[in-house]
Amino acid sequence: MVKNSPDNTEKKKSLNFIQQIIEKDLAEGKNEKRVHTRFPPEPNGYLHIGHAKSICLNFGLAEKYNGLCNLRFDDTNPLKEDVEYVDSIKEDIQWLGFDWEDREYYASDYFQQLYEWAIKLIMDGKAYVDDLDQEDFAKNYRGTVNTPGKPSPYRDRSIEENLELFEKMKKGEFPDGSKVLRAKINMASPNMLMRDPALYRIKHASHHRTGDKWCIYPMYDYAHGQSDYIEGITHSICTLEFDIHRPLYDWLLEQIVDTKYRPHQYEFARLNLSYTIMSKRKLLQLVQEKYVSGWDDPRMPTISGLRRRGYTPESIRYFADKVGVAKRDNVIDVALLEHSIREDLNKKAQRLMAVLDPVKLVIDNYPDSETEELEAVNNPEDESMGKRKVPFSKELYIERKDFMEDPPRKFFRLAPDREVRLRYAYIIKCVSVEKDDEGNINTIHCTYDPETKSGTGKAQRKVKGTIHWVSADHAIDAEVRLYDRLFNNEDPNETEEGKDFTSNINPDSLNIVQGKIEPFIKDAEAGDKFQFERTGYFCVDKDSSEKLVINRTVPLRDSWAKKNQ
RNA sequence: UGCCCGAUGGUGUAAUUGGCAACACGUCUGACUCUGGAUCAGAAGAGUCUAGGUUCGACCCCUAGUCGGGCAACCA
Repeated sequence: MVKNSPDNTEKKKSLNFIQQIIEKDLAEGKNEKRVHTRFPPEPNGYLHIGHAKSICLNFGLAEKYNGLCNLRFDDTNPLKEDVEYVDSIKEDIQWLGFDWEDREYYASDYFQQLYEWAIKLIMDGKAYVDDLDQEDFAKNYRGTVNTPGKPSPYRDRSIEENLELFEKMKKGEFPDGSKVLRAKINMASPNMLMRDPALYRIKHASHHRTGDKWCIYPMYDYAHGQSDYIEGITHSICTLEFDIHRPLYDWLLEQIVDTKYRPHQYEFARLNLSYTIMSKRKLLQLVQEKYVSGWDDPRMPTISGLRRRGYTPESIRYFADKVGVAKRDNVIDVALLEHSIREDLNKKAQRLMAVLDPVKLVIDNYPDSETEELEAVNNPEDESMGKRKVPFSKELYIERKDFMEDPPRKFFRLAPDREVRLRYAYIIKCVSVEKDDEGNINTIHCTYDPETKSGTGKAQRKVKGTIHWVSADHAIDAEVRLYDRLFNNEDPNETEEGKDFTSNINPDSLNIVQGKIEPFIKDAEAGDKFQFERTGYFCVDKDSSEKLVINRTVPLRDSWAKKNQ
């Protein structure tokens, strides 16, 4: 029962590389020994399981080291961002179980400060207004990864002129794209990002928070580190593709920091999941082109999709923990995600019997009008969940797959002349089958042995198999949505020539069946989770109305099915 | 061809910082079971990208290479 052996209890978990850095910083007394992280989503899409990893990392670190973690919306591009996304992001983080308390920040809150610092940069001769348009600059000045760039003809404008032009940019006197404010760094740097990166661009667009107050907007690089500094962030954690930005992050900070405190950026490898797409852009495409029903389609790797699918916050946090944090590219097996939810739900989920592919079974020697209330265990893993009554009668439904006319050797279920136990009920024996004109089985006839009722201990014999069932007259009908992976290819981006990832979509990712469920389910509400015995974990979908709609979260492990595949 | 990052069983992550590789998932056995679930017991599977070097000793340090990823948005 107890997992930790006595000599094992002391075993401390090894630290990931970020924790090692933090512990070193703490030991050296850096930043007044504070740990302050932030989760900085751009509100331009829904959060997905990859963000969950980052959320768990950032909030988890703060928790572990008695620090704080801010929520900061990186909303510097009004064209792509929207309040719809702000709201969904907040909901998802809260649902995951993390609390930013009163520290809900927006990069847009800092626009004024950022603007003032930009003026300081100009006055220090570290920034200039460039009239080159995007195309011209890219083609004739930036250079390439192999060749150095060269200075813009506007690079050496006087401070006064720069100040004046920047002021006019702010006042809206120039059209979009006609001018940018650039940092004056090094056009020959081997790091392209250091070749006089744009700090501000003109966008006459209304922002979801600042409205029309601004028509110049800071770029990510300029906003991010300075925002970290404003908020007192100590460890600014982002994904690997930003490592090349770090010199710029540091350079920009150096221009304004006059304290001993200074934030530092660290990069870790983003999460990749097999059979899953993680790009926000592609997820948006799936939504827009109606490959899925929305951002919260249960097949989506979004947090809202996983939630609707029946995943619990605990299971996702467990998953994030198991996945680890490192710097090398990785592809996590979806099986680990599935393991995470099974692990959690096995301990928590109410058990029920439900038949998803019903075939009628009649117990010939059972009294016509009788109904028994049989006792069933709600969760064998948790006695405190108690027991319930399940109605039993002459006519039942069982799973089509649980009967075979001509069974193979190791088939333990029902077959002509064979015995099987009906879970929580009796041992029955198949005596005959009825078929329709096409030869499909209509009805299975059995006899039962009244001496073998569950719990009486009177059964004189053991049977190999136990199957689930539902009483025909008492069953509740439900639409059951059986979900499978959205993509057929382990790497959905690996496609044939000329095709895109949508060509890898699994046409059978959703299979809808009409199931029969024991009456217990009748009062269930959206989000309620169950284990249908021998079948899988399920939850009630929000689409339920008079008729229940049930989502399959994940099937149970099935060694019989595996053996036969 | 430039710069940056990385490389440990099938997949991830470790190895308390130089003392002959551990944990998890997955896979396979077996036991148990009124869920072919769960649980329990066990097994297979890497000699740490390659080649040199330092060292009594290298996954760890050095050198050179190989492979993989990233970088040339007025995106983040």
